[in-house]
Amino acid sequence: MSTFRIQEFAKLAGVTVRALHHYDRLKLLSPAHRSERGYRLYCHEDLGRLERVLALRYLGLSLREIAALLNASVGHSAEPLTVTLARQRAALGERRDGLDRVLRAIEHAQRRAQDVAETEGAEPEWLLYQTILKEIQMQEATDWTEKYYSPKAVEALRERLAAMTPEQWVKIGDQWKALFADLQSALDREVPPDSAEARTLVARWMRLGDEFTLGDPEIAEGWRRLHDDQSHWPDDERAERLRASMPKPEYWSFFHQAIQACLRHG
Amino acid sequence: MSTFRIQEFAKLAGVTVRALHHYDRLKLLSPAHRSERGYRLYCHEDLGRLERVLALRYLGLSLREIAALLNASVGHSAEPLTVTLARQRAALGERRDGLDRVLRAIEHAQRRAQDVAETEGAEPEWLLYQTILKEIQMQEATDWTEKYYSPKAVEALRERLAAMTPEQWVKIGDQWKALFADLQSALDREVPPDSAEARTLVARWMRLGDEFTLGDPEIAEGWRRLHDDQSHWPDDERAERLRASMPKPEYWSFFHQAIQACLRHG
DNA sequence: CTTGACCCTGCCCTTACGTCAGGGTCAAAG
DNA sequence: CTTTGACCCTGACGTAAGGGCAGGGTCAAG
Repeated sequence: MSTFRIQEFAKLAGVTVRALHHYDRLKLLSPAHRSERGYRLYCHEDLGRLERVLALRYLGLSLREIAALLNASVGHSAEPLTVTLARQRAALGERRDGLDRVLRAIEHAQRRAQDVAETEGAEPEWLLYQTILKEIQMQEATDWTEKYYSPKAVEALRERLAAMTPEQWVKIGDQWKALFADLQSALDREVPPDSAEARTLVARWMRLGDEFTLGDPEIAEGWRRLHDDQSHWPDDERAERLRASMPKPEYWSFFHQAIQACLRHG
Repeated sequence: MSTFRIQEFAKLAGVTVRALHHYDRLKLLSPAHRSERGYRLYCHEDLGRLERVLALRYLGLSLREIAALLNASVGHSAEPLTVTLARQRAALGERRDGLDRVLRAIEHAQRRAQDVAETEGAEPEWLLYQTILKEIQMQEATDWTEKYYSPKAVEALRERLAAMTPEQWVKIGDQWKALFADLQSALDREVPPDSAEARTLVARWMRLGDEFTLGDPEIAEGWRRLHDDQSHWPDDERAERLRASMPKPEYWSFFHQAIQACLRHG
C-alpha cells in the first residue's frame, strides 16, 4: 500500500496541512501510521474517511458532531445519519430564513435611503437606523406571541405594522422607553402617586396605549393576555427582550395608584 | 437627566450586562459617566447609540466595523453608511445562496435515502456521503471555470452532470484519485516509463479521460485549456482544490514518456 | 557540509461574548 | 453595628475551526 506524507495527502483532498493537524489532535482523523521519525503517513483508506468528514463539514456539522457520527459506526451507535440530516436541514433552513429577513431589511432601508435622497438631497442616516430597528422589533414581536391575540387582532396588528411608517413606529418605541425611564426615575425619587407629576405620567401612558391599540379592544385584550402570562413565556432570548419592553410590575402598581388617587381627588 | 445603572440599562435595551461590558472595553459604547465608586452610569443618549449598534449588529456587521462607522461621524469620516449597506447586502446574499445550495444537497440526499430504503430495506450510508460529495464537486467545479469551455461544451457538461448518478460521479473521482496515487507511487519507485506497469497506468488514464469527456472533443479541449492556464487561475481556495484534482506536471510527463515508449516498442 | 523543502510540537491569535473568581458597594433588616 | 442579598467592578479563561509563527528535527540533493 502506498502512503502519503501530510502535504501530498492534503493536496489530494483539498484541505490544508494545518487542518489535518487539527483533525488529528481531535482524534477525528488520525493517520494510519507514523514513520519512525514521527511523520504522519496517510493511506488510501484515510482518504475515504476524510471525504466523509468533509461531506459532513459541508453540511455545517461541527467537528464534534462529525466525530460522534463517524465513531458511532464502530461500536456504540448513536443517532442514524438520516436523523442528523433532518435536524441539520431544519437548522440551516432557519438560518437561511433569518438571512432572508436581514436582506429584506437592508433592501427596505436602501429604498428608503434612495427616496429620501431624491426628495431632500440630504441623507439623514438616522432614518436608515430607524428602518432597521423597526424590522428588528417586528421580527421579535412575532412568532409565539401571536397565540395570545385573537385571529382578528393578529390581522389588525399586521395591518397596523405594515401601514405605519418606520418613523412612527420607532417614535412610539422611543416614547415607551422614555416613559419607562421617567417612571423609574419617579419611583426612585418616591414621587407620590397623587402628585401632578404622577398624573402627567399616567396621561402619557394612556395616550401611548391608545396610540398602540388605536382603540381596538381586541388588540388591547391580547396585549393584556400576553403581559399577564409572562410566567408561561418560553425561556427564550426573544422573550427576555419582550419582557424588557413590558412595563414592570412596579410601573403597573404606580399607574393604578395614580389613577385611583386621581379619581379620589376628582 | 436620569441615569441608569448597567442592569437597568441592559434590560431597557434588551442586551446582557456582559455585552455592555464588552462594548465598553472595545470603546464602542462607553457610559456617559461613572459614579465615584466606578459604577457605569448610562444616560438616555447612550440608549440611542446602543440602538444604532444593535441595528448594525443585526445586519451582521462586526463590532469593529460598527465602531468604525459610528466613530466616523465625529471626525475623519470613512465610508458612507449606504456603501456599507450595499456591501453587506452582497455578502449576506452570497451566504444565503450558499445555504441554499447546502439545503438542496441535503434534500437530494434525503430523497435518495428514502428511495434506497424503499427498494432495498437496508440503508447504505455511503450512498448519502456520495450524494453530498457529488454536490460539493459540482459546486466547486462551476463558476469561473466555465469560461474555458465553449458554450456548447458548457451545455454538454451540465447535461452530463445532471444525467450521471452520484455513484458514477463519485466513482470517477475516486478512480482519478486512485490513479494519481498509483502514479505517485510509480514515480516514487522510479518505475521506468516503458514498463508494463506504466502501460497499464496509461491505459487507465485514457479510459478515465474517455469516461469524463465521453468522446466530446469540445469538452476535452476546454479541459485542456483549463489545465494549461493554471497560471491565470484566481488565487482562490476553489482554484487550489481544482489544482489538486488535476494531474501534476510530473504525471503528464510520465504519461507522455510512457506513450512514446509504447509507440517505439510497437 | 550546506541548502532547501519538508516535518514535528506548542503557543498565541481570531469573534462576541459567557462564565466564573475574587473582591468592593450599598440599602435594608436584624 | 453587623449581616444579608443584590448589585457592581476587573481580570482570566473558554468557545469553533483552524491560521500563523517559532524553535527544532529530517531528508535528499548539490
